[in-house]
Amino acid sequence: NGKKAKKRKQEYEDEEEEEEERSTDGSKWKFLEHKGPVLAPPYEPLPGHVRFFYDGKLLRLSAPAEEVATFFAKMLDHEYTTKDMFRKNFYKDWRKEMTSEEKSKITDINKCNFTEMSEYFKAQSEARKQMSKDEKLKIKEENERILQEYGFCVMDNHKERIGNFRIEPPGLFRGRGDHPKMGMLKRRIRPEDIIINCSKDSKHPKPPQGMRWKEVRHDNKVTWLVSWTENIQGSIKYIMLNPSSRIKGEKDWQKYETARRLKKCVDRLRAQYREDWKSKEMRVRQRAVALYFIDKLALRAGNEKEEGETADTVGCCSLRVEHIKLYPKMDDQEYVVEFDFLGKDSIRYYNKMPVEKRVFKNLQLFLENKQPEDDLFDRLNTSILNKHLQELMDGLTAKVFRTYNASITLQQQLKELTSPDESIPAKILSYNRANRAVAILCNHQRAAPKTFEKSMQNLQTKIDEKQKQLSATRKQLKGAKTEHKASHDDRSKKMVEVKRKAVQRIEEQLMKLQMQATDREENKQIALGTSKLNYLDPRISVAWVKKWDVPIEKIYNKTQREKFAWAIDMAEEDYEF
DNA sequence: ACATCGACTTGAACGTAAGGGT
DNA sequence: ACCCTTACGTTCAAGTCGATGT
Repeated sequence: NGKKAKKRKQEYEDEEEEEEERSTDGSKWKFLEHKGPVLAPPYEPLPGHVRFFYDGKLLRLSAPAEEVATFFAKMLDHEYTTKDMFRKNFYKDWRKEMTSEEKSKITDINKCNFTEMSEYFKAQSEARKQMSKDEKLKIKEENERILQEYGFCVMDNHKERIGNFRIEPPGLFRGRGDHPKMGMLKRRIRPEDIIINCSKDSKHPKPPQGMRWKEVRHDNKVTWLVSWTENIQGSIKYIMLNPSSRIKGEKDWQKYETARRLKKCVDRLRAQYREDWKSKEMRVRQRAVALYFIDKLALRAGNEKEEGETADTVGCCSLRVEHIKLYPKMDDQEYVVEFDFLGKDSIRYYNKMPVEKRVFKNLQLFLENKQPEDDLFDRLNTSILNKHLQELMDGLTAKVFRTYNASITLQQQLKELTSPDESIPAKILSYNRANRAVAILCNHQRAAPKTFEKSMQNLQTKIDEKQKQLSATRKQLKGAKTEHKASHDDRSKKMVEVKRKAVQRIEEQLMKLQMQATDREENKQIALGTSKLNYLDPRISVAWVKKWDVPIEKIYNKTQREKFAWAIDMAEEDYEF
């Protein structure tokens, strides 16, 4: 098995060398053929019995105004629709779709009654749930057909799965956090908005009857198949390949190789930034303190953002004075920095960390004569930082530290937490705990599931029942033993064996349940998925699984195994990140 | 130098199919 | 067989970072 793995690894590397050879000019492929995107289904006007009321009076809306109204109606149960900003933005964009008559009649969103629409959509989704097996199967088959037709492309010599082959349907923009554009209308994308990318010598995707694409181009320096410009931020959206594809897999592998190169020189870099804390240049000190945060706390780089265009969130370089507090003494610790800010997706980052005296003194210096809304690192931005990092190591950027620290933490934690003779469920708990340490480091949070308390209770009930069952079975075992002592016959001996086995089985089941409960409780507000998918070198997990004979399915589901096929192929049990 | 753009990765939330328990 | 979770796949927003333009 080891030999086979070695051979596969060799083959993989050989293949990679070929790839390297033919991609020195920056081209990503030679041949690309696909069927184009699946467009959003056209709007279907509401049936006549579904009414809209304005100020208590029935009002028939034109199709365009009705369509936008349905977007709002569909979200009526969501907290979004109660927010002023959301309502204001929606109303403004909705008016643009109204006829002049509608515009003059509808002057106050608070007088709009969308409830019949909302009820109608609820009934629709209820009806969908109540469909017969046959009908459901039909839909499933239709989806499968679309997947087969549009879900794959040919890139060079491989048939590859496409990640997102559907154009995003129109609707109301839902920003995260306190987004100034929430509620705005995301307009419908038409073929004439869409750019197709494929190779010249491929069969080009056809636009729908009588329509044209915006452009068909043949750019093999990029990996996307389809693109369009979205109207909220004016940014470009893409259709790209699935993570299981060669092109994504290789990029992923490269990412971890860069992080491993950082491992080799991280001691040097750390010594360097510690030295820079003493620099006489303010910009160097700021750079060095920021880098320390990025390394130690796994903060994101923190690009600046256009004010008023997005929610107010920050990363390391964009931290403001108001986001940190300094405590010369806190409880029994000295030089404590308290972080409290909204990061990516408006997820709160809150942490108290004791830092070295020199860092603390520097922070005090950076804060001097500043207002709360001023930048903490006023002489630094991500561009400056990354240029510096590039000089320290080829390919080094701020985000590599996150990858490196995440992966090295997993490896260390696995080493520390796995006990050789624990059961498979216990090993899986250990794995999840190692994964959890990383998720905590990277601040990957989730809203506690709505049904968390109940599901916890359910599990506890099961445990209690199992416990009862166990003591009952133990009693039976005892009884069987006494009986066997008395009678000494084969039948009673068999009975003892049966009961012994039963006790053992129940003990295992109980332990498994307890592991599950612990795991779930500890995971209440932690999301493991993001780190598993984006930060942890999969070869570490593959090696661990091989070392301890844990079935890989316990760690990676089907999709994840497809994404990490390269690692499953390559890594042996002695792999070191 | 600085702003903007383009391509790509990362991220939480959502909807639903699947799978376990009764 | 049915119901009820829950895990999974999907969605699309929000980051990072290099390139390009001014």
